[in-house]
Amino acid sequence: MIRVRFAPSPTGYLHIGAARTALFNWLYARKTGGRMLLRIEDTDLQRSTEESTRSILEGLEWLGLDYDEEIVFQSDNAPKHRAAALRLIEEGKAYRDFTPKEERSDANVKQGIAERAREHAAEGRDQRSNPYRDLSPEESERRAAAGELFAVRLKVGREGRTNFVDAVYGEQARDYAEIEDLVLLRSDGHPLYNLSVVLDDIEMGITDVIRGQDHLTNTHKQILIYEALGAEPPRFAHLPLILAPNKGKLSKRKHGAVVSLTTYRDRGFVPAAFRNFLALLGWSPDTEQELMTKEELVEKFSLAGIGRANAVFNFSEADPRQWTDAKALWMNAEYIRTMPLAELVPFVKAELRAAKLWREEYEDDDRAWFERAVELIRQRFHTLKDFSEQGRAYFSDDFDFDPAAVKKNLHKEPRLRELLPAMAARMEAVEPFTAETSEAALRAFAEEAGVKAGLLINASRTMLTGQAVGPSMFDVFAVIGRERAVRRLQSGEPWFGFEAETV
RNA sequence: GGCGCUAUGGUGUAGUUGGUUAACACGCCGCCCUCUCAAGGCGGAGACCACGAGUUCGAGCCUCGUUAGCGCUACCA
Repeated sequence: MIRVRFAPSPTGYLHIGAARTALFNWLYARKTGGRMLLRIEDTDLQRSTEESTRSILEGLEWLGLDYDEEIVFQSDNAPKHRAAALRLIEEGKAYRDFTPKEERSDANVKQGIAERAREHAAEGRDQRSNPYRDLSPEESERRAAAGELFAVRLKVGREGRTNFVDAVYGEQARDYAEIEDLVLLRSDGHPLYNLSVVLDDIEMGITDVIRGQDHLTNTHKQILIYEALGAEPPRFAHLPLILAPNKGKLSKRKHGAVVSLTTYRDRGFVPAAFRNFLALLGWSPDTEQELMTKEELVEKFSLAGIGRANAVFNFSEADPRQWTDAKALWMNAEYIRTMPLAELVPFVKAELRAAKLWREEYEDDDRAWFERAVELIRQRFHTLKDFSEQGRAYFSDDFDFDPAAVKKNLHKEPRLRELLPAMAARMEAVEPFTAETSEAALRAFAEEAGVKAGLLINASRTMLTGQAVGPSMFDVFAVIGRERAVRRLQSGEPWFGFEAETV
C-alpha cells in the first residue's frame, strides 16, 4: 500500500508552497487508496513553535486535507536517531570527526561554502579528505571515552555513484566524489535533518516521498543513508518550486502575508477555490477542465501531470486589487457565484457573524429571504469579505455611502432630493412589492415626473445600498423590501451638507 | 567555485511516437446585452516556442553548445 507523508517544520505559518506539497501528497494518497501521514519536523528547537504547529494543522484542515494516522513529532525520535548513528560507527559505515566545530552565522553561509570550495579546489583536496575518516576504531573509541567532542559523519564510498528515478525529473545520478561525508550527528549529539528524515520515513513505512525540488540533490545523500542502514529507499517525486513575480524565492520574510495560507482564509477565500488554484500550480490534468471539485482532483491526479519548470505566483505589492494572483482571485469569485448555495451559506454566515451582522432568523424564519439575498449579491462578489462590506446594506441599516456614488447618482441632479421621497410615497402603496411591481411603479413615476427612469434607478441604488454598482435595481428593491426601501429613499443622510457643497 | 534542474504570449499551463494557422485558462482591449457594475455572448492584441549550431524532406518536440533563472553544496531544515 502506498504511504506518503507531509513533513513541515513548524517555524512559521504554513507557506503556500508547503500547502501545495501537502495537497499533492494528499491527492496521491487518495487517488491510490493509500495513506496520508503527517510528521512535524521540530528538531530545530530554537525555531520551532507550538503556535506554528497549530497554524499548520489549521491550514490543512481549512484546505480539507486530512491524515490517516497519529501525527509524528520528529523530536520524539531523536534518541532513536542518535542510537542509529552510533550503530553506524560500530558497523564501520560512519566515523567520529573530532574537528572542532566551526561557527558560521546564517548570513555568510553561502559565502563560506564558496570560499571553502575554492580553497579545496586550490589545494586539490577532495570532499572526503577528512583526517579522521581512517582513524582506527580503537583510537576513535579512546578519544571519545576521554570525553573529546565529535560529530558523526557518514563514510561515503571512494568509488561509485548513486542512482534513482524521480517520478517527475527522471533519471538522476551523482558520483560519490561529489558527495561529502555528511554529518549525521552534531557534536552535541543532535541528529541532523538528512538522518532524521530517512530514519523516520523508514519507521513510518513511507513508500513515496513527494516534496519540493529543493531536495532533489539532497536525495542522493539520503539514498546513501538508506544503503548504510540496509533499507530500501522509497520512490521519489520532486515538485517544481513556486517563485515570486521576480522569479526569486517566494519567502515569508520578503513577501509577507501573500505566502501564508491563513491569509487566504482570513481574506475571504473559499477553501475549495484556493485548493483548486493551488492544484494547478505545477500540475495539469489531461483534459482542459480547470474548475475541479475535490473529488475530481483526486480522480484526475497523477504524478505524470506534474511539470518540471518552476511556477511564478503572480501578484503585485503596489496594487491592492492584485494583492494575490489574479487567477486565484478569479477562481474564488467563480466559486462564490457558482457553488451550491447550501455550501456557500456557512461561509457567509461565518463572515456576517464576524462582522456582527448575523441574525439567527436567517436560519429560521428569514431563511428564504436570506438565501434569496445571498443568491442575488454573490453574483458579483470576489471574496467572502464582500458579503460584510459591499453587501452590508442588505443586512443592516447602518451602512456607509460611497462619496463618489453620492456625487454621481444624487448630487448631480438636485431635483432628486424631492423626487425620491415622492417616489417613496408611491412605492408605499405597491402591493405586492416585487421586482415587477416596483419596476412598474418607478417607470410610471418617472414618466409623470418627466425624467428618465435611469436617473431614478441609479439614485435608488445609491440611496438603498450606498453604492454606485450592484445587482439589477428591481431585484434589489424586492430583496430590500418595501418598508426598508421606502425609509431609505426618504433618508436625508446623503444630502447632508449638500448646499454648502454646491453654492 | 562545483554539481544539478529548468527554459512555450504578462501569468498558469497543453502540445501524445518530430508533420498544427502553436491550443486552453487568467489578465488586457473592443463590441453586444443593459438601470450601474459584474456575469454571459462575440471578437481582438499579445509567443520569431531563451539564443546558436546540428540531425532530418520536415524540429517547440531529438543532439550539442551558449545564456539566464532556480536549487543543492551547513555540526540549517
